[in-house]
Amino acid sequence: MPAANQALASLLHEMSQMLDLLGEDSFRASSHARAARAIEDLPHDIASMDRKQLLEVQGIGPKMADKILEFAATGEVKEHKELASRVPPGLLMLLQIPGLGPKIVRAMWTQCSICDIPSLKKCIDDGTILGVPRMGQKQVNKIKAAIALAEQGQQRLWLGRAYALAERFASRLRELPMVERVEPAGSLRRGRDTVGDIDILVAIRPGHDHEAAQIGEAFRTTPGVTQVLVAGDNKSSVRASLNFDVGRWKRTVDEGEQGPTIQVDLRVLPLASWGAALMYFTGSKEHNVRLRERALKMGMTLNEWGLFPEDDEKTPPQARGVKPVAAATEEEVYAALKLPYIPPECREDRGECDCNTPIRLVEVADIKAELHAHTTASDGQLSIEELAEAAKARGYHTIAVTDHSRSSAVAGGLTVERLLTHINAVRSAKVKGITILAGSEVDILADGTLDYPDDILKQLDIVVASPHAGLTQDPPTATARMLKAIGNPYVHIVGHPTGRLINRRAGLSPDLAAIIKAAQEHDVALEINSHWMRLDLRDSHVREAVKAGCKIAIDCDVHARDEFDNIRFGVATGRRGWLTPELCINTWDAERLHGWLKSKGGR
DNA sequence: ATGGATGTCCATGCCGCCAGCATTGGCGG
Repeated sequence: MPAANQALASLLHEMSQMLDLLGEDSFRASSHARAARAIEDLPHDIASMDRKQLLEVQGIGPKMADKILEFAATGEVKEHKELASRVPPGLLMLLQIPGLGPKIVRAMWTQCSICDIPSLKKCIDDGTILGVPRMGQKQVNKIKAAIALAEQGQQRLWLGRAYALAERFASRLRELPMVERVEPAGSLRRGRDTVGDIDILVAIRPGHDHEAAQIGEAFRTTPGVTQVLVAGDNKSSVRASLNFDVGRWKRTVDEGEQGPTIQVDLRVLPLASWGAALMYFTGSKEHNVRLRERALKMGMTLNEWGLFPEDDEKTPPQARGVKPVAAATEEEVYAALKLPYIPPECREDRGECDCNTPIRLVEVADIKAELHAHTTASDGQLSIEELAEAAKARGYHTIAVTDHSRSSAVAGGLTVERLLTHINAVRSAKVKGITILAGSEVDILADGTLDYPDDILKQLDIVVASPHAGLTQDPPTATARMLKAIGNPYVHIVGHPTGRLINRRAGLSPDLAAIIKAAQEHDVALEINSHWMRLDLRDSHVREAVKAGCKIAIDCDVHARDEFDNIRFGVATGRRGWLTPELCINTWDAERLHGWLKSKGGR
């Protein structure tokens, strides 16, 4: 996303929150939030759009268009400043605390003069906070715990870390005899690049309802649990340590230090409502609302217990023994709503409910080639043969050896002489049943030129061009840099196009629409780097690229044997962008893939 | 503030759960 879009989106988001806090028209507030989301999804730099183009975007009307134009011209929005002068800045922080919404924060502000976390703590300590309506001791206890967490600097957890943690709980639960099904839900199941907490759903085997307590017990005693928050029969919540057994990313922790934790929730359900519950807990919220709205229009009502006929009674249908129209599987609930099955990765209310035909998305099993991998020649851990054997063991027909180029000195980048030697070594390496390609991951230098001259590049079977340094460039410079690289006739794939590291650095913010258009025109594939710290391209970029018909490569950027497993995260990101096998070059058969590679640069 | 149906007004995503000070408002999915 262009940097200006991100900045404007957060500014509009703040405006929305400030309008809520001031108690102004709530529809004005949600309009700002909607516009912020629309701008986050835009592939174009808002600075390059005129009023007419802006008005075509759903959720942007005349007033919002003026604000966007003002921001593009001056870098600020007057109305935002006016609102900010009326709302203490600390109040926005308070909204981050789970359980505190705009109404309660507003009440705390107007009645107790609470304007930030310190003054909130003071009012908790002296008890004056209990004077706020709907604020009792239980609420206060929750808020206290939430503040403690907020002060630890909680951030959303990387998908790869969350997956490993969820699997640790899930595999323990799957072993229990009274357990029928286990499935992590929430944003983890939707494959978002980061997750806020982990929800695990368990269906109890019919006739074993009385054994539910044992499931909760097993869950709460899973190694790595540091604290039990809720211990009911059908619902448990714990905090689990991230430092415990997370493979090679394990950090050293001082004795006694707890380190970062994440909340993990368990819900135990009857098998009969499994589908409806799985849908509810998978979300997204926006997708759920869309489905429930649709159910209403069809004379039904949808909740986490099932899809029921609407009967205008006040009490929930499941409490009255009403038989659901559908509930046991997600497939039957979607079918009853006259929708094709919607894959979890697409459940974001981004048009998936308007699509009448099932979308055949790329799957892990479709992937037949890894086109970005490193060996001991640069910073990888495997030899050429070991790498090829590992790829073959996964059923791949092709592995590309793409070690770093000379400018990536810290990563052991190859000089031209070493590269030529390496090409020979790759070409003489033979592993039966798999094609080993001689390639390079060539640095895209800050000015957009590549790290090897063209006469070297054309000797390679495959060229992955990636940005590694100069990742703080301004957007126009970054755009020009990437466009220049894409224009090089020897480039096949642009590797991790923005260079972001999730939770670490933002990376480049080029005009993605321009990059995608150029890639499509020059027949260059854009990479989804599957490492969970990168996931770059990100989901929204993939969606735009797919719309434009741009080719996509999903690669693991393999440095070690177990990194092939990261493919699931890259594929999930692709699926979030509605990527089909056809546009994903890693799914092509050997003949088609090799033919395409050879068609470039007059090879 | 937006967008849809009109020709300027009108509605604005659903549903369950929880705490509370009690029959509802706020929150979260």
